[in-house]
Amino acid sequence: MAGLRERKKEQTRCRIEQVAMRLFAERGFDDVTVNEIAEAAEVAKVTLFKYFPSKEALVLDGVKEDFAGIVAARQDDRSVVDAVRDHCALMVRADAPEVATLVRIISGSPALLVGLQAVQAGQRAELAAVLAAEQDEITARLMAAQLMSTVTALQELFFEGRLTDDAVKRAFDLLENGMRGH
Amino acid sequence: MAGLRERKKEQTRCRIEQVAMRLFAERGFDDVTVNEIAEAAEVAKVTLFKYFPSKEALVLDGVKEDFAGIVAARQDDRSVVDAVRDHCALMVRADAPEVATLVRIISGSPALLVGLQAVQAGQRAELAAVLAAEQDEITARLMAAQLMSTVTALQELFFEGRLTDDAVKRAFDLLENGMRGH
DNA sequence: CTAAATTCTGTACCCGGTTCATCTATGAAC
DNA sequence: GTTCATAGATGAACCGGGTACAGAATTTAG
Repeated sequence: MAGLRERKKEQTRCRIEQVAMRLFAERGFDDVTVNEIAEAAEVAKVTLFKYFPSKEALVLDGVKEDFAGIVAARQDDRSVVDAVRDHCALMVRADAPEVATLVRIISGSPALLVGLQAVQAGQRAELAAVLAAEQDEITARLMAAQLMSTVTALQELFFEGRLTDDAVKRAFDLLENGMRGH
Repeated sequence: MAGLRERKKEQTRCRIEQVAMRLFAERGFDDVTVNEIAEAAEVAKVTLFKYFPSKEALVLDGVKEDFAGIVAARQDDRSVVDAVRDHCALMVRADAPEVATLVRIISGSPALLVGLQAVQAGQRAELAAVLAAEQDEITARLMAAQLMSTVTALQELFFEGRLTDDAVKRAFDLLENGMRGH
């Protein structure tokens, strides 16, 4: 297994993605054309779209986080909120330079920010499906919506470089205790 | 005031929108081309795009709801959650046939559903700005995110024809009391 | 009536994305 | 090593949303 064919495919996919990210980092997402990417990666435009369904996917394919899996696989003594909180607490520490580049690229393009919303909508649906095993369906959807919107808000803070432990704490306190006091 | 120029503009804008909605209702959003709309409305394509910034805007311009204004203008004795809840309670009763058509059009087009997310992101930002007058900024953003995600979830139920008084009640109970019990 | 400011129009173009027919390289069988 | 089916790559033509531009038409002001 892992014949020549599949190795080459993986190689091509990787080359396309790397070339694209380099160009995006240099000149911004909106100022790079898919024709340029294809040319620089030495593939035909059609080929590029066989590997990535859209230009946005070149960037966003790598940013999906599997909240549904995280929640489904949590310890017995942890609540749903705990599971998501634990994961977000790790986010605060992420500071690889490569992540910073990614954030810069995404933040600088309205198209990518919209695409990010779409990704998150998918995550929300997955999470709702998992929660539906423990709650009635409507509650599951409402919880998934609130959880993901909190994650998104924290992600935005992260993008602005303002994500702190305290912000995470307050976010999940609000989720757990509600807005009655506010 | 209300010179000929402005009257004609309003007229043209209205004609474009009506023609577009008729075509969308007949054949679906994705199967109607902006060239067709422009032709049917007897304007040039360029003109159409001067009135509406995108094809999606032809449908979505009419669905913005001013939650920020609703919250800002609430009675002194009502909480933020109350204000939004009151507004959503009215939504349950909406059943004009024209609304049903709109829902059918939006639900039938992925592009419009994505566009709707973008509209909601804008509403969230506006709401956060209003809440920032009463809360610290991070809390304001978190609250706005949770409120709007709840509204969106309810809107989805509405789209599916499953929005009930009970669903609204449970949604806002969850918002006010949090997820601790779940 | 004339001149200036606005708006509309057609044309040509760009870019993301798809279709199609064709060609090349791979892997399997002999 | 040759043959052959097939997956995959290719270029070129095309589609639809959206924009740039230059010029024509029309409202408004003087």
